[in-house]
Amino acid sequence: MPTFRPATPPQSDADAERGNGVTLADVALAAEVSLATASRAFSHPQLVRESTAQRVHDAARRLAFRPNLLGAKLRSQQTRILGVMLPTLENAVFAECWAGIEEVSLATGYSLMLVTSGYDPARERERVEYLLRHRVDGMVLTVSDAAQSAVLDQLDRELVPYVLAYNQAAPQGGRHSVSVDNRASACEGVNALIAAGHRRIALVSGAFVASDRARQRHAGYEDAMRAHGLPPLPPVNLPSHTASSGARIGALMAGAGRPTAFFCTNDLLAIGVISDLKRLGLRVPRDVSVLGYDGIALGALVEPPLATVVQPNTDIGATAVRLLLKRLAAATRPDAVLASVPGATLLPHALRVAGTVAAPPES
Amino acid sequence: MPTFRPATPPQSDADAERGNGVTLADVALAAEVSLATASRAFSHPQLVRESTAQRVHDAARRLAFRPNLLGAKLRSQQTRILGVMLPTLENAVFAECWAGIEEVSLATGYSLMLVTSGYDPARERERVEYLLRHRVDGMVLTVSDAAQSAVLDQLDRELVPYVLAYNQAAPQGGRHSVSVDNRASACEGVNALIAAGHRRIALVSGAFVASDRARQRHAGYEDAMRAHGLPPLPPVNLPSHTASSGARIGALMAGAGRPTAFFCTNDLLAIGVISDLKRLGLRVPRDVSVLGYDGIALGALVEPPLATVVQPNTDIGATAVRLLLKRLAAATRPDAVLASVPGATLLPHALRVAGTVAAPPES
DNA sequence: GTGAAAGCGCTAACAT
DNA sequence: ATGTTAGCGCTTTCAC
Repeated sequence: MPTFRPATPPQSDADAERGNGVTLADVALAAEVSLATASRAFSHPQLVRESTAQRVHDAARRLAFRPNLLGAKLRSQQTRILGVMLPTLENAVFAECWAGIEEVSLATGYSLMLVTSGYDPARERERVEYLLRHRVDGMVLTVSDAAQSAVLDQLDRELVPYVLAYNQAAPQGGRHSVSVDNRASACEGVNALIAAGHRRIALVSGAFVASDRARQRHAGYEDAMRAHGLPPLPPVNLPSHTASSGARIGALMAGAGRPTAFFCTNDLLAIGVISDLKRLGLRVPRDVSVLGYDGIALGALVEPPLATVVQPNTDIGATAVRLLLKRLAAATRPDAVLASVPGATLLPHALRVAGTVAAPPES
Repeated sequence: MPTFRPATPPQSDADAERGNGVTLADVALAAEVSLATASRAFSHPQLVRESTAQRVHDAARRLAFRPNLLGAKLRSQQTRILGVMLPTLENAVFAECWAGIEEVSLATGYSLMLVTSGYDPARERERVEYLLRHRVDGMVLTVSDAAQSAVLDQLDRELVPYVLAYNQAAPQGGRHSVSVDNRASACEGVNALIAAGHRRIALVSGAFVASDRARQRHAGYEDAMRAHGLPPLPPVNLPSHTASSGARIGALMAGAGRPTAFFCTNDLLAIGVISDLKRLGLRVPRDVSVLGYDGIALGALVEPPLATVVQPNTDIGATAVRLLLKRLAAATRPDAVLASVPGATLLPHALRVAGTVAAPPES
């Protein structure tokens, strides 16, 4: 170590070199400038003469200086950390979304803290509190139900900037969100099913209470059915997409007026339903059609490819971060606090109708 | 606000209340104790009289005090943040692993910072540097190639505690890892294929250079083949599991000595290959068998279920964190620095041979 | 353009 | 059991 430092014996061999001990003060000393100038050379280079900045950077490299973000964060009262709360990563939708979030954040110098809520409002509260303690500058999150969410109310109360992903903000709700138009896109999907000749279409979903998106998609399903004078069937709510949907699907298919098509409110569910159908000896799409929702990459990989309503998942994440960053910037500058009008940002969806959707069998 | 504080006008309306401004000093004042006592009431309750602690906690609740972790971290020189670097979350293997990591970490009061490397060594270095700047106490990570990894060398040099997940540490390498026995488990899987009657078994993998696990599994494949006097076929290395594996598989299946079974070094690949085969008009497992590797949840969902070598993904993550925490604790206490012997922790794998694996067709 | 000095919120010796 | 006092590493007025 180049400079004298008071004896602070490492607690053990194992962290003798942790963080290599070089502070900005050491760099300043080596570059023969003040601590302030050294700091500026990094944070505000335009305030420092070119040659001075160079000296500082050289010294930093020589000493293998690694800035301690903690000090910076504490002092500047902004962490440049964004909190992210997603229901789970085990559904590829959210994993794809994370990719977009990570890319934009790191590219703009923001750090991330990720937590998952497991679709559980109690856990949502706990995880958000956790993020708040880390003093994240803002959050990107997906909640169970944006319309009545303790977590969102709290965030509003504390004036924490956040942007919802997947949850669709109410038109006049004053909240920011990035999603597709859940209801309209679901309606379009079901329209495609109807256009293919289906009349008995069943909706399969997870628990409605766990997902406002599922309810909105259900509404879209009803829109489409009603618009064509078809009776909506009672929704099939599965506890989870893990198992035992077989019995429910089997019972449904045993009846006389059995559906000729299923609209599943997410792709994982759709894949499960297709398997159930196969186990019942039914062929997809020849005997029964299945339409999913999400557009996860895996859907295009399977054979036949999964017909689905495609969301731009990565883009949803990326856009949510960009929007959040814009809000953060607006909050800092005195002008234009309302630069970004609150509201739902709707990204375009697409229909992939092929593979698992075909005309109903002659009956 | 209960106490006087110098005028620090909020930068804008938008963050007037951020962090609600209450500090531990405010709490101490309200509870009529010193700052130190207030701190102890939270961090070391056993050093404080019961009733005093109660007063502090009451005051904290009354003021809606939220500890600022930044201050604590900066001062105590340990962040209680763990860095996590995984190749991608879009492969469910790692998403499942994350679930285990998150659960154990948050339960033990540790925070997480996640980055993905995309199997790219250059990006690995950049992301690790990023984690280091955040002064993470330790890391759980999966690298492309543990045997020659710039990132791991750096971590070793800087004495940063870390535990590998999925990468299997060399027996005498001095590194810590949590994984299954890649080679032995792959060998077992291929043995099962051979036991089912297959003799021409092809291995399908991503780029070997991007994954030491893939190479180890390939070695296991060769072990099994050789042990039965069968000639290993040249490996089919696919650039990615996204697309166009169809041509390669098609060419392979066109030849006379075409394989009757495929061993894919991961489940996603296996699902892709099954689709390719179906598109060629072949039935799985009747015409061709396919064995995967990973045991992602989705594999059990599809029909027929994916035969595969099952890794305990969530447990790999959970165990890696526990091991890391143990090392961290050992480093703090003067005694027993070598409490945890470095080495590869091998978790049990399982074989799920059904569904997509059957006897080869009579030919 | 650069320097001196005052903290950000918290913890940890060291006293008592 | 509790209080006093230094900082952790950095940014940021405020002078010059």
